[in-house]
Amino acid sequence: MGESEGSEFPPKKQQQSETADFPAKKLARQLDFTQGVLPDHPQSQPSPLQNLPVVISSAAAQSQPQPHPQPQPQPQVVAIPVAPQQQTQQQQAARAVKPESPKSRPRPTSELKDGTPKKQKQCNCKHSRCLKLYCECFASGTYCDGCNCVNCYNNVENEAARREAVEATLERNPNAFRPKIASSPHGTRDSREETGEGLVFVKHNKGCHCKKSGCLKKYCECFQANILCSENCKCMDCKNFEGSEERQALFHGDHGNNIAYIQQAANAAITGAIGSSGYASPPVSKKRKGQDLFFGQTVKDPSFHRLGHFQPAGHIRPVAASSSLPSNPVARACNATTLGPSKITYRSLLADIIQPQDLKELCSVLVVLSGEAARTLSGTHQLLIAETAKVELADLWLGKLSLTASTYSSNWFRMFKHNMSLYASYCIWLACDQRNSTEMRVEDQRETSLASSTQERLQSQKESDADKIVANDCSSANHSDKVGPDDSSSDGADMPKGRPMSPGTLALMCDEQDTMFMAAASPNGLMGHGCNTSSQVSCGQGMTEAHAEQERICSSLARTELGNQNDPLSNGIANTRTGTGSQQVPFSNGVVKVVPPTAKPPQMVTSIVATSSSDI
DNA sequence: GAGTTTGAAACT
DNA sequence: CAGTTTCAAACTC
Repeated sequence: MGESEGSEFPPKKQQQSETADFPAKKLARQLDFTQGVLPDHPQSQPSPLQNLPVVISSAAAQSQPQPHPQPQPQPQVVAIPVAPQQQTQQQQAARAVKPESPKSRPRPTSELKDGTPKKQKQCNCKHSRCLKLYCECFASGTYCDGCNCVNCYNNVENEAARREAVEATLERNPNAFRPKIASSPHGTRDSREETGEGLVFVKHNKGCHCKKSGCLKKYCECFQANILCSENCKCMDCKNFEGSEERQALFHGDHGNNIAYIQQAANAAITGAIGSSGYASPPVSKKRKGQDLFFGQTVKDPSFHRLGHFQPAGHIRPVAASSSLPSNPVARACNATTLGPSKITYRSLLADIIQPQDLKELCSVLVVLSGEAARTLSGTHQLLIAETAKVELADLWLGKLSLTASTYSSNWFRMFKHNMSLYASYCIWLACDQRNSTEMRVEDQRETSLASSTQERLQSQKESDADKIVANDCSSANHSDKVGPDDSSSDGADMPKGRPMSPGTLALMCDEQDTMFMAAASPNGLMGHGCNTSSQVSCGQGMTEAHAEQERICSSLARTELGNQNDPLSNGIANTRTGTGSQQVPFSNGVVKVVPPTAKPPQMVTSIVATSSSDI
């Protein structure tokens, strides 16, 4: 490696100056280059250099104590390989015996035919002295070894220069030496059920910016890393997404043993499902796998591929879409969240995530809730149960999916709850419709009786007329509760008394109440709404035992919420559930997850149509 | 192997 | 932050 041994260090170009005036102070806390070793073992993080493999000279290794001494087969060199392509012992040995002329041996193949990394790449740098990230060796944190580079300074002999270069690089980008491919936030999810493999979901941290390669060539860092493009990418005409025909063609359809492919597929399924807004064209096929979906639109749709040019079919392209938006599918999905809705239909992103066993669980919840509703005596109660169901089901699924409401756009979460309410409404309607009307009347009478006794109790307590008390309490509750006046009309006044409403009616009511619901949900799904509803019932149907309880809750709620009147959100789920501004979402496994309060959702977009029950 | 294309990195 | 330049890998012939 004659040129690298440095007789002449052509101070050409800017490299000299850029490292010379570098203020190294900032990095001093990140790494002690004066020690010649990394400050910590690669497994202990969190220095930006934690992933920077550093090979130190034997002198440095011997003269400096190592915080984590390790048995080294080659005492001359201490290598801390952390690069994704772990160095083999042979490579380390080869490095140890360095400095060997890179041209003295054939350049090894860097990859196998299938793209699997085989050996450390060997650069061919000519102008960067291998001290820039252009150099793959340098970027991977390793010394050049057997490379074909010219004027290489990425070696032991030029450690000082290399060190400066590292510092300069870190100054520009503290994460420069960290792996570009990292586990996604969803990587903790157990995907075995989805793919049959224990998988890790990975994506490119920065994302690619490909314009011409379609992200299907190794120019693309995502493709090169054998991962799908993600929402981090700003690529154009991306074809590196799950379901891409072009991409699948590269795999020739045989993915039986291709774990990477499965990982990509799973990654896409999760990323696409969770990262997208859910606004999409009508579902084309019910029996598609999740991997075949991108925002509800089948990737078989030729127009979808042409979305790379961001000219989707009119029915899917949001009207506010900007040509400056990234055109990769995932990024589009994320952007769709912020785009104004148009004449589009909604297809739940959970449609392909929720599994049959999940549906069973969902149904069991609905059975319980509908049974509860059927036992109640008034349509108002059924509405309350519907609201309960909305809360419980939404929480159930959010918890089940390890998601939080804040994960989504408010529209997404809104639609999610909307669909939950549709399910609940339908179940309740079914359950209640089976009730014998006579039975209902009998129970109504009993309930009236109970209400009377409650009234008497209240009367004795307050020494006042029961009706007045109820009216006053509920009136004050209504005022203290931030529920709007429209609630009263939607909650009970328009409702046929003693007769359950149809799913459609309930659905409409759920729509109308959605905003209110978000702002005034109850700890158990009843309270917030119950307060308001109580007034309706008490005025129109007389008090019931439940109403009395609701009234009690109402009063306390009114008191507690007086201090929160300026914050509608704190009147909502979060506040009423925990009183701390967070929402405790019970997981199906019993774990309670604290969820930050959600932003108040915008008004429901009526043009968004909740699809059939199969979409949940 | 030379030339071209491509996109990340570096620079302005 | 956007546009431009530099650079080296990937690709084509």
